Amino acid sequence: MRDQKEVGGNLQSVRRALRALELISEHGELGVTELGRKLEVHKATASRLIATLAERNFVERDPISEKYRLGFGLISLAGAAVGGNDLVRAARPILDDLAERTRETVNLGVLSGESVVYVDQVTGTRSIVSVSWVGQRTPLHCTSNGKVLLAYATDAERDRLLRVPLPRLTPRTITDVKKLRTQLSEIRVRGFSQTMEELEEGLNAVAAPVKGMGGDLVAALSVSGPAFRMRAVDLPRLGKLTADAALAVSRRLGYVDRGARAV
Amino acid sequence: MRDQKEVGGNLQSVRRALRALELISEHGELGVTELGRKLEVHKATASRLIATLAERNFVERDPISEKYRLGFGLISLAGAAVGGNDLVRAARPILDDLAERTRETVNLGVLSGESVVYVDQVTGTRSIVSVSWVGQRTPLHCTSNGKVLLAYATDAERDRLLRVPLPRLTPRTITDVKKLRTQLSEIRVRGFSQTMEELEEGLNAVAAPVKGMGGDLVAALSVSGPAFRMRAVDLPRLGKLTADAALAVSRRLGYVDRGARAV
DNA sequence: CCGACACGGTGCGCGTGATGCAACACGTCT
DNA sequence: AGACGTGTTGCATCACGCGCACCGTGTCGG
Repeated sequence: MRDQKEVGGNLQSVRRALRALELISEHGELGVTELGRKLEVHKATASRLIATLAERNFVERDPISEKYRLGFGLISLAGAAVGGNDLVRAARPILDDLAERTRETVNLGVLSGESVVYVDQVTGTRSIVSVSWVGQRTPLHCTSNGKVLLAYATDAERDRLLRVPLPRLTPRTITDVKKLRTQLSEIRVRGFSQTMEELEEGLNAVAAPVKGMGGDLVAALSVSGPAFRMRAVDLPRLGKLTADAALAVSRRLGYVDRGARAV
Repeated sequence: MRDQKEVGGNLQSVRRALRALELISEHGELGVTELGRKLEVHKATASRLIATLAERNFVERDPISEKYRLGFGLISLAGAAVGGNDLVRAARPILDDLAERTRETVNLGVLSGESVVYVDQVTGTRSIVSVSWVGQRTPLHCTSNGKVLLAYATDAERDRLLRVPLPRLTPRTITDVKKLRTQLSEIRVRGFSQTMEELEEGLNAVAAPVKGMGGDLVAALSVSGPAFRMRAVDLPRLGKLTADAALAVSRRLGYVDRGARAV
């Protein structure tokens, strides 16, 4: 039945539980019946599942809407996930520095499934913004981080990721795979990517790859800001800064830049 | 068999999966065999479980140690959990303000299981500190947040939480339940808690309760800093500020301070 | 006031799917 | 080589999670 090889554990109920968490995450909050429908199981099953999740505080019940949302148990885990993560620890000081220099928002993203997940963020403006992108998912083809992750992925991985259609989010979103592939080659030459109002109108960004010990792609580091502050003429300079910062992070992770590796 | 009533869902495998995530969180990283032992299941079961978790990127394999650690899928969820959380949203501006006034670190913690989990943090010093406490767990009896959570918990809850022995972390940690209970009464009168080098030497803190619509305890808000800056004579002033801030958060959550409720 | 409809939660048999066992493959010491 | 450590995979058994039905609750609208 499974067309995709896609090996892995086969614990149905566990898989369902994880699926449920993701669904709740997507929708903000869900009721038992609604969850049951989305999981394609009987509501009784959904009820018991959610009760189990609630038991460990992975989800909690909103007292007013009576629906379930993600709970603190999850936050506790994720804190450990982020905190115990070499990448975030290594990158933080450099992110701070880059944000300081550019006065724009700096994001660190990794590839997860078929999208970018931001694992850390530092804002350039001193006023701490309430809303963080950390944990957010964005598409690959229209974000600077995503393009970097695509550009430096293995060929097989890139082919897999580009098999799906590229949704249009703004008039300037690149939806043609061929055009995107051309741009990815350019990115590999230049060393950084850029997006200009492809994800969101008025939002530009540049990004560069973070590599691990073996030269493998680990994450992407981006600087993003409003189009009027990050004009086309500014991007090369910002791109250079970002690439330098990304290289600094890579070095911290044990990456050694072997000689002058052209292209 | 279950002595504790302890109702809730009864999906063993799901429960095991959540347990596994918590264990991995606690230990940083775990191998299959080790996890199997801790879960009291056959290592084959643990292997399949972990494979399922890995499939959704809830855990990932550390390429060097070959062990499993928490993955990005979890970060993605937790980001949503924090972001979609009324408490954090409501509290953030007030946390910022409190940090600004006190120039110290402000933490927001909730009760999770038998410990405090920090769900948000704002640092007083403008330089962003690398290490965040968000997601960390600390014991109840030796942290200011923990004492508040204990003090304002229901009697039954408090009794349950104080049944376990109180580990000593510093020479000044309170390990005597009776003494702690006395202090909890004082906290209820005073409106804020304080710890002086009970969790960590050189670290003092004060905390106050955040209440919800029905006057129920929701979280604890704390200010912490080095003992030389937060001396015993400073604590009443800081405690008052913290209590005011906590009340402001409570009001945002719909709490109404019914008249002068002495004690 | 009482039906109708939604929701969430819970006993209960049935059948599937998760479990433990064993065997395997791989790496690392002595 | 051998012994031990790891993680992964077929396989047969049986416990456990599943759907069904039922119940309690809240909220419509007549």
